[in-house]
Amino acid sequence: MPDADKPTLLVIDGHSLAFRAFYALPVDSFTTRDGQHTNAIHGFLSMLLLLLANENPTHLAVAFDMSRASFRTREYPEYKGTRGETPVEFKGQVPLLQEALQAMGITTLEKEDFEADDILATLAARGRADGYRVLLVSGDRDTIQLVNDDVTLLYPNTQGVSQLKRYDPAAVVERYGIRPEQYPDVAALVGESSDNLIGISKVGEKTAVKWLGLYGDLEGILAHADEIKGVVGQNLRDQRENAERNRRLNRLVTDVELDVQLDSLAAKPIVIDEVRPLFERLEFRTLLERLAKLVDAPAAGAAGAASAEVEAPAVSAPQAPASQALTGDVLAEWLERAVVAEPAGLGLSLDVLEGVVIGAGIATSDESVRLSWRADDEAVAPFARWLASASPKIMTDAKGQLKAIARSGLEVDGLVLDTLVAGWLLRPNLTERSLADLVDVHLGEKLPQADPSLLVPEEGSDAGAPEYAWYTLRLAPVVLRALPESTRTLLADVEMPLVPVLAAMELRGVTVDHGELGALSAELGDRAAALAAAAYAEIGREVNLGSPKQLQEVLFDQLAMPKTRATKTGYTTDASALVDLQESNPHPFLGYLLEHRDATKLRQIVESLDKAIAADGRIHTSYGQIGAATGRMSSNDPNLQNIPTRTEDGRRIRKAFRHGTEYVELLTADYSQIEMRIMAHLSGDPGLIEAFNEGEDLHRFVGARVFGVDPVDVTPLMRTKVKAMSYGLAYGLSAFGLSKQLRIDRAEATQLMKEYFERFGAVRDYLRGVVEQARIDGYTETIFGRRRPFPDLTSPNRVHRENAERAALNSPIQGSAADIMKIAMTTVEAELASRGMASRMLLTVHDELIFEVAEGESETLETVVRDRMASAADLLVPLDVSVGRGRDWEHAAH
DNA sequence: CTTACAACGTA
DNA sequence: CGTACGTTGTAAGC
Repeated sequence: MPDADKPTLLVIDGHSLAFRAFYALPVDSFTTRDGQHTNAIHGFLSMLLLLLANENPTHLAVAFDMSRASFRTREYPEYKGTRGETPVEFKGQVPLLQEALQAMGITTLEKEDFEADDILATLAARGRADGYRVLLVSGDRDTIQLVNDDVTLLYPNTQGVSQLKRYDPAAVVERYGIRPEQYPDVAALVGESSDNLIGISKVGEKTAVKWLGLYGDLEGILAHADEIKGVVGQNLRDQRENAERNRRLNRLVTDVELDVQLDSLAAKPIVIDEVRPLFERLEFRTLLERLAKLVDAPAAGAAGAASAEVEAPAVSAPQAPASQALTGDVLAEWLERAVVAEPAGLGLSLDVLEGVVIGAGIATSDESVRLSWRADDEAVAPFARWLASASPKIMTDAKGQLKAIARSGLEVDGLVLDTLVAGWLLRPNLTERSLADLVDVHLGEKLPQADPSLLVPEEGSDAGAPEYAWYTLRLAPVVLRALPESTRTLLADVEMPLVPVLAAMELRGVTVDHGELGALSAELGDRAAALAAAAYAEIGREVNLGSPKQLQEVLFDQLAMPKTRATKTGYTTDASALVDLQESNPHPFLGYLLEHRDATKLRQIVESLDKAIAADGRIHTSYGQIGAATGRMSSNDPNLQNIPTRTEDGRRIRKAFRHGTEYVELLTADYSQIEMRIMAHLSGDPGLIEAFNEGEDLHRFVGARVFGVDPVDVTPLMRTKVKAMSYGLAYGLSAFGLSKQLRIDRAEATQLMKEYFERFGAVRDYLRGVVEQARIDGYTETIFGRRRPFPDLTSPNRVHRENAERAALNSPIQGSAADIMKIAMTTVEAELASRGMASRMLLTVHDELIFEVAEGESETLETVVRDRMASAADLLVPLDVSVGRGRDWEHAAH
């Protein structure tokens, strides 16, 4: 029977999907007036409606776990043992969800002693036998084993539940490199942390798949365990019982006794009036409307508006339109028509070769155009005009293309959206860093790629600029719709205007003196050699001082020193441990080693900077706008955000950073104590706010409060302690950490924290509240609406959870500082341009900006920079900016 | 040749 | 047992 004629059985793992929805949707947007949480129910039903519309199932059931206990926990009590208590906010939603399903006439199933997945397995087997096409929806990877020609798995991606990835056998092979029935063998070898199943040490997905290729299945692998060499082979022999147990536990049961027949699962028409009372009680207005639409037009809705959210099957994924090569008047006419057809913007992608534009692709939703570019070519002049106009453009990873445009002598305006930046705002932790990733995650499609095994790519087999432009355009509404309102504002007002600013800064670069670096490098090299020789003399042999492994032999075997803190591969030899050792077991080798580390580290930085000096005598770093999950920018190739400043030798590196010949000096401007100010603002702590408004030395003021003395009587030691405490707060510092840093005992550190929080109680309340709120929402948010998800806050693993708690604590603070700096950069750049000033912004180092000052502009520049930076945000405390000027970066410091 | 890790520079 | 990054060299597996 052709597939299309088969009845379709849809079976959903209710718990798994509702749980995903629970964490995907903010609970505070889904709470009824009387306080009932509904996010899990809403998310689940929303997904269900999409499935009904898109898949047209003829038969339908939702399976639930009856309890956590099952035959698996009887065999292995630790099964799923790492899972924490189910949040009560979730638990309460399950009965309501079941009630809603019942009202919709959908069968719910559960079976004592089995998990929902076993019910899925059983129905899949029965459905297949009876000639059904089966669709399973589950967030449990174990269900991959059920996939076959008749059974397809829809798996929610990390995004939530509104987007489902479709696994048929081919998709499983593509994703995992194995056939579906092999998946449990892989999982058995690798282990599954969420089920608390430990696998074979050192065996990851790659190794497991390789073994399967060699020996067929787990049984074969274990039979040939003796042939596998190396540590992993030994681990396999030692731990084979883990794999065998895992395999027993992850085999889903396909013959659970269920007291339903498939016939009885036939989809019944939904009666709106049956559903209405409950939906109204749950305040599901839009869901009710959607449901009503679905009931009115059951089949026609299949390819309707909702299709963007649930993926269409791979075979019917839309294809990029064939591109047309246009020039001259025809191009002009096409552009005129296209900008009207796509008022939100056209997709645009540039072909860049050796830094300059050599072609372009422009797309509407159903057409695309390609151009080969020659800057002097009249034939593409209409494109250049459109590019320079404010007509809206949508790009992916625009920064590099903007640089190429500038280098090619072209102008660009109207960049309204960079889908890469938008995608990052949506999922700042994750690593979709290319158009292909975005297409995969947000459209559920594959960006066509040339087959890498072909030496000469097939004509048209991979995507060029017109295809990139077309995919970019299609991504735009998907990512924009997914962004919360506040984040959308952040994107439009902060991130997008920053893109061209960063491009300009990268193009400008900064002058660095090659001779100065060369001299410094030689000197550091000599010093390192001498220190190495002295170190070798102390231990009577030469070792590689850069090898932690060899150092461990020297320290703990040869010199018999006490073991330090453990690392994954032994015992640490880091600087703080060496200093501790020097105190307990003084030895000249330690001193030489530490100094050698300093010298080689510094030389390495000098060398890499020197190598990065371009033909124009300047270093052009790249900024990663989507670098950090907190919102900060990163710098790479080379990293100019970690140039030493704390030691004299380090500062010599900064002296090599100069102004260019057309300029008279460098100016640096930094926000003083911006993170503490943000903490004062967010916590509203009256003491801290007063401290900043007083305008006197912050740490002195705080020290006076904490130690109960007059500000003038705060000793340097007291100030140091309080300063460390204040800064540590924003990082989730513990009493243990504080005592270690200040080298004071635990009791004193605890006392210090206690005193601090007694005087600045609102700070403590705020920090505590951040984590609590994040646990509820699943994310933190900065002052300007930047969100960062924290799924691990509910992790049953204490280490993971506490790490997440500290990161969550820090995120709104570090992230708000990043927001403010980004706003400041955009406004400063705009102000300099509007005043027609020649001075220009070169670098940013998180809370510092560095400018090149043109003749006669020193005073004006300082005023503009101070003013724009200080007014970038309106907080409860002033933003203080300190400025310095000088011939080089070091002299310009203050 | 690629990948993981330890170590360390900055804010 | 303090957050966020990027870079480097070594070691180990390929």
